[in-house]
Amino acid sequence: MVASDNARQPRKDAVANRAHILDTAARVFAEEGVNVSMDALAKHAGIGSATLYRNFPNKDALLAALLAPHHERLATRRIAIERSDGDAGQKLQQWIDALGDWMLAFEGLPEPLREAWMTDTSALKPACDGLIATTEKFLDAAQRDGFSRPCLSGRDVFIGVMALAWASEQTTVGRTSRAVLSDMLRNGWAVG
Amino acid sequence: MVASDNARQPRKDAVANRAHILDTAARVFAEEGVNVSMDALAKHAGIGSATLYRNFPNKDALLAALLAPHHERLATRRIAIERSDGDAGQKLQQWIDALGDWMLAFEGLPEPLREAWMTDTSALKPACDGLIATTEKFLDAAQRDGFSRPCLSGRDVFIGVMALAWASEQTTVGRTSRAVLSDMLRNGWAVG
Amino acid sequence: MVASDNARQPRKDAVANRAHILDTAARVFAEEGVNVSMDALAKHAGIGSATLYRNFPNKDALLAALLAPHHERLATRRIAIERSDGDAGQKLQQWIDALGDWMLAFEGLPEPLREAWMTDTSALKPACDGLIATTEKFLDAAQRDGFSRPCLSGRDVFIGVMALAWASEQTTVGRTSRAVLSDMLRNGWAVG
Amino acid sequence: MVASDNARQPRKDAVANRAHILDTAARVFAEEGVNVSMDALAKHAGIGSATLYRNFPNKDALLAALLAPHHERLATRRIAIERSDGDAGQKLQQWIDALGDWMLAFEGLPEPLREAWMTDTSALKPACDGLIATTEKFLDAAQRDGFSRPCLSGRDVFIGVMALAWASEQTTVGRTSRAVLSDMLRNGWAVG
DNA sequence: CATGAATGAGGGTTCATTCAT
DNA sequence: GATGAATGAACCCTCATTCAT
Repeated sequence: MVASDNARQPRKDAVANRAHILDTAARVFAEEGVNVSMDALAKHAGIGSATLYRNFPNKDALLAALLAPHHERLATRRIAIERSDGDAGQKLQQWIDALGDWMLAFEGLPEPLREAWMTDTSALKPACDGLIATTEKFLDAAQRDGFSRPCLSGRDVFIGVMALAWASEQTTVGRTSRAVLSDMLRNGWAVG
Repeated sequence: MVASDNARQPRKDAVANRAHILDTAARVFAEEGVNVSMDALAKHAGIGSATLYRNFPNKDALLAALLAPHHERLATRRIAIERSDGDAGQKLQQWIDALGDWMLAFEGLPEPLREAWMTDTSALKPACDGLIATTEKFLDAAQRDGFSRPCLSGRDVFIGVMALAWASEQTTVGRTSRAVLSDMLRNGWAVG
Repeated sequence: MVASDNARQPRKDAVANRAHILDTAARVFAEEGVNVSMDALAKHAGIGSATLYRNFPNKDALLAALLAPHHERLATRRIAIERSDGDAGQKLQQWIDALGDWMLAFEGLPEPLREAWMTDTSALKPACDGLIATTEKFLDAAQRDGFSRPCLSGRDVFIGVMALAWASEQTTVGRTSRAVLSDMLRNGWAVG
Repeated sequence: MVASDNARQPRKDAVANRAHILDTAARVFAEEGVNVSMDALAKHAGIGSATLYRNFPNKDALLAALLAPHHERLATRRIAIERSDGDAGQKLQQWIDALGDWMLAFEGLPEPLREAWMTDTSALKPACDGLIATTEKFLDAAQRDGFSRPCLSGRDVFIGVMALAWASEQTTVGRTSRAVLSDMLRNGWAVG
């Protein structure tokens, strides 16, 4: 069942199997959103549920592992942003866009993120904390240079991005695109 | 079991029964949030679950009916806002606050609202549409008078308020309060 | 599947179904002991697990219901003992025997009884408490008349009977019969 | 991972590994009782579960091995008792106390002991048999000297001690202490 | 000889919904 | 119209044991 390279069932290598789980989860999550049961996921992967739980003790841990490559991409973007020519305000905006992309990696991701951010014990917490810290950095610079309002914290902005991501999910039907929401997050609805 | 207004058991009075269900649901939702099973709700109301389903084919329908009184209150506030002395910008802000209060009537309400707004078949849809229309009205006025940015639609603002409500749920732990988020929605993170 | 009198599946009557569950459980417990899963029990009864849980929220509740008829028998024996001619010591002994029979109604019963007696929230607790009280009554009389050592409480004796029942389970192989253990509980191993 | 006596990792030394397993199991069982999964145990010991199974085909075998040092202590106590000045009745009582201590070495031990004593194939059986034999010896002497009732066998007393140990587990809540139960085992509930 | 990944059935429990009465 | 019992799949998670490496 395990779709390793050699098309055999034996474990071949734990690494391969773990990769197989991650591949499957990435695909299923991408197709159906993160609201898939661990059991269903195991079935999709052709493995027993216990095997899934051995590799990832709960769904947050699985999500955290799944987000790792996205994290790397995010880190890359962060460096690119830092090295870019724009001012601190533009950089913050770019970072916010990158953050939003990360949060929309899978449908339904904002919800567990919100829970993780409150729960303190979730496997997603470290990722959130790190991203909040980075947001804080960009925000500080923007505030220092007068591009951002000083009353906000990185945490506030992070939450704002999360809410935006939550709202812009499955907006295929609607005319309200993510870009509009992003603009509203940046400039508000009020004039000047 | 059924406790009508007269504190008796007027079975066979469908109207009273419906009202009783609404009373109960309002209380239970207020106490425990909207994530209560229909069975539990029926038990709370002292009726059979099928009776509940007869009156309200699903939870969205129940929620929609439940929100009716809140709608009335909202209508009252709307009139008060319209009659108040403030400019169109202040009025829009007040309406947004009122809208946010409405969405936070029950814990967990933003989620079904979002789904309803996307599904097109939900019983909550009409309510949302009406509120979006009202928001549009306030927004139009504000835009006409130069208090609001012209690129936004009432729908965008509605979604923004919804996202804000979602994010400010259960934020007892965090320092990011609803006020901060509301301010961010109004003014954005960027400096004018 | 529901083996009601009319051999039809519909619920016929909840009472009948409940009785069917109790019948099945009594049979299965008698055959395999109380260490049967609720799921297995439901399967044996030909019903969904949720139906089982609707009738009995947990295994202790089911056990408590199953023990009800045994309780009645026990009550009958108690009255018979009270009306009998023997002295208070003989009566206590007879009560202890009756108690032991009750505890051996199903294999594995002593274990949940012990847990219930400690847990305070089990559905079996009331039964235990009642029986302890009765034991206390018999014991008091026996102590008053000099047939029982005054340092013991009804609770102590109850626990002794429970331990005895636990030990005498499945003693088909061994030569140590319940009678010997009962004798040891009564007279101890030491001489006078 | 494997910490031998020399605090190194002498893999390939099966003897050391076995000792390490026993050390770990003794500690874990003492802390959490015998109801710990073999997997958890292997993890605690820093070894693979299969290694654990290789050394001890099942938990009873592990328990049997674990009880060996306790056996030695018990043997020491036995000799001390035999050499002491008391009469045969006092000696039997002391032996019973020692036996009870042994059975309470780990929380939850009485249960597997009972099963072992019935199963005939358990790894714990030999230990039980040996202890029964010793009990028989003490009992014989006590019976010869008129300190113990002649109708009992060593096996009966052993079972009584086991039942007592089972009942006195987790009796932190209750007022019925092990001492009371021990007294009841010795003297019964009836007056001489 | 040691490994630890894989198993897959089983644990208790909940839920939205339907159906016979 | 009202009932509430029945459903059965779904949820997350654990365990003793085996097997390929």
